Amino acid sequence: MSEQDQQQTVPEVFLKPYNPAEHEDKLYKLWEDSGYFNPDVCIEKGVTKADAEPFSMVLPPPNVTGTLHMGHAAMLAIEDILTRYNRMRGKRTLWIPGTDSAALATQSKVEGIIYKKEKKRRDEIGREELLRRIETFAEESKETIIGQTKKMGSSLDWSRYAFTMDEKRYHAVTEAFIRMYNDGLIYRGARSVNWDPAMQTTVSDDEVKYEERNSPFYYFKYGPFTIGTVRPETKFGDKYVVMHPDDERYKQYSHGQKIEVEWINGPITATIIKDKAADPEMGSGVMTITPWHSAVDFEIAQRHGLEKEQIIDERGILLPIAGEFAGQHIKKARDAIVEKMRAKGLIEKVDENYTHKVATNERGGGMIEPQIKEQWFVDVNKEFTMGHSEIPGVQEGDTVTLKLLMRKAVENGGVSIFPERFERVYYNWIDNLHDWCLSRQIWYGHRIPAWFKDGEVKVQAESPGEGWVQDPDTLDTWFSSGLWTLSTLGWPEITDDFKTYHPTTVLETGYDILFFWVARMILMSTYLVGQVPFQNAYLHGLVRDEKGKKMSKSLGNIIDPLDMIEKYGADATRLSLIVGAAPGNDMPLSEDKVRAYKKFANKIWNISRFVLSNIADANWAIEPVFSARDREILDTLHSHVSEVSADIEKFNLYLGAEKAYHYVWHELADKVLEESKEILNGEDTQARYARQCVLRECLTTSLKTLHPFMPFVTEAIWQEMPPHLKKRELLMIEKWPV
RNA sequence: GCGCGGUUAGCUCAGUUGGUAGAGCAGCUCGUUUACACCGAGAAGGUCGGGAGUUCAAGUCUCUCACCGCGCACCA
Repeated sequence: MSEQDQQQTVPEVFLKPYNPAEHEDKLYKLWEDSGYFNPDVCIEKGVTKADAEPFSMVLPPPNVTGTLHMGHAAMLAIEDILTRYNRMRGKRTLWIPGTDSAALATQSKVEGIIYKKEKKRRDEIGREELLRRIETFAEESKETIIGQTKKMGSSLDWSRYAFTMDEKRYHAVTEAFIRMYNDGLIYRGARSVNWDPAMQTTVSDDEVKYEERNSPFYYFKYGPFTIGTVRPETKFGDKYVVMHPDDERYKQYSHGQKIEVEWINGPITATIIKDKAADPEMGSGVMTITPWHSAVDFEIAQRHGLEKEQIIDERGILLPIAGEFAGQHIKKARDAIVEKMRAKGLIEKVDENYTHKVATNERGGGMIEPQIKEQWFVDVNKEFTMGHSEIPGVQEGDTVTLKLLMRKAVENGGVSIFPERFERVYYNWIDNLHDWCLSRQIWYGHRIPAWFKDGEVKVQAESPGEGWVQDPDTLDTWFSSGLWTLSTLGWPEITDDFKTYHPTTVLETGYDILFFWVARMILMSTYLVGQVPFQNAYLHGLVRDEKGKKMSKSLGNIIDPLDMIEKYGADATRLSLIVGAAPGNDMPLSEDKVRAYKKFANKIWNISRFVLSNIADANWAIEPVFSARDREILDTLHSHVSEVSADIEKFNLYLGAEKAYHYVWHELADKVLEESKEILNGEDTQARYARQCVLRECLTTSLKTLHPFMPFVTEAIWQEMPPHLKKRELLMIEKWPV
């Protein structure tokens, strides 16, 4: 066959190197228009059996605070591989897209933008106007995020798209809240909460980030005792002095005894409290407490029924109790207070090299000031009688707590966490869990379905009538996120989707939101429907730069997934985020790595060109007579495919991807193709035909095996293949090779 | 304080049940043979953090030490 003849038998497009930009958007449209992202369409068109085993997964909804980063890209790559693989396996495969309002983070971001531009704060803009602006911002974000998600090749069923604050999700949130309230699992109470004076809201324990700081540590004389503190500005109301009951040094003092001490603004009467919370090893073993501004002190005060007094207001300003310092901001007041203490001779010593951790609001706020506030809480320790249960190890009628449900769901294998070591991290978190503070004093988010009138409270969706005022607070964003597997499938209605796809098969997300999200979905789902939300939780790591550093704007080491897609293609970007990324481990990424996989895409392109041009003249009606070597090649191929399948089944995508890469390049291209040249050019027509059959099999099987990892280049080739070489028009719905 | 990772080629990292060490990038030699120079062939490069143990056999299992990183709790 002459060179010219060969070229005529192969589509012209193969004569140039593979150019991802030329194909990707067109291919995505082809897939999307086909409707096959939707499992219902797959059944309608006979691609999937109506009674096939379901495979379902929710996309962790990206926050509508901006654009996608490499972490999102990695998540999309992993989840799309699982989705495409299972779809090709013939399962009823559903991957549900969505976005998250991320109430606190989004409001904080928009407030920041407005303040920068207009120098206006929340109160000057007003609730309605601010909400309008946040919603506009969120809408734009959603568009951007959806566009970027498609660029990655994500085979999400867009017909089921959900937003955490849309109408259906609102119903789920309201229903969940009311049910939990009626069961006594949500209560309203005055408790110590994490207050953010900058954002003017409470935040949950998990949203508090501790930062190491160096601050002077003061030793003050408190009557006959010495007490230590880094926060003199909270000490005005300290009238309880606490020591361990067994501390020999203080055995002459008895619990409840009153003593007179000279303090910041004059003499006060202090009461001795004996409590095991005081650590005799720590400093002098004696401490005073500030129940209003410390969670630990609050607990001590609760135990002994002590008085609690507010010292600092919600903006960080000292109250009248501070005497001459009242009205000052705590930041400014501290030095002045210390100066006064020094003048009064109440300072024993100062340790200038003291490091401690300062609580800050991780979601864009400032330093946390504990306050006692009337808030809504989820009681994680309250016992109740379990209703319907499909959770392993939990029977209907059992006495349980939310904590117990969360533990049992994992302990008895209802939910398997990968990698397994995170199960221990999960238990550790449950053991330390306190009641979950649900209410936020921000405007963007789900309003709490509670109504007040003359000191009465009613919890219900609609207003009880004239004069009832709805709680102005909104819910922690993780409350609606916790319902995600339920609410995206139609709950509280028991829809067909819910019956078919819940519990979902896999939940894939970063290990950094194990507590925020994974645990809370388990809580919500086990309590509300008696099912686990997902059978498997697959946790990926953080994408880091080539030196293992966290990507950040300030370090200037951010690699933008869209840049990578534009330069090297989505396939290369995907593969670079998969190979070498073991579950639960952080993954290093460099542009070189992405570039390397672009070359691989081109290699596949050229392999296809070679094979297609060399098998174009075959008459496929004849039964081939395989040589021993032909059989060996096919055996190697098939055992390769089963290895890759096993790796995907076990969520070891990084191994499967590397094997696929290695096989195609170093086995198929370097060995099989090279040695086939002689046979293809030889005179032995029987041997030549047999090898053509082998090559055809190797190519189609390799394309199928690679498809979940590199959907675009493999589909592009598939679309160029002569129709008689393929069963289905789209590679995306071809059957996975067995 | 409790717990979890990591320490493997110059760099960044893989290495699933223990059986002659792998990838990407960088570097070296040769090769423009019609699938591909976004390539091929070949060579070089590692006492797998230190030490001890189990085993016929340990990067892989056990113990121990060191250093780096992370989570949680405490933080008067």
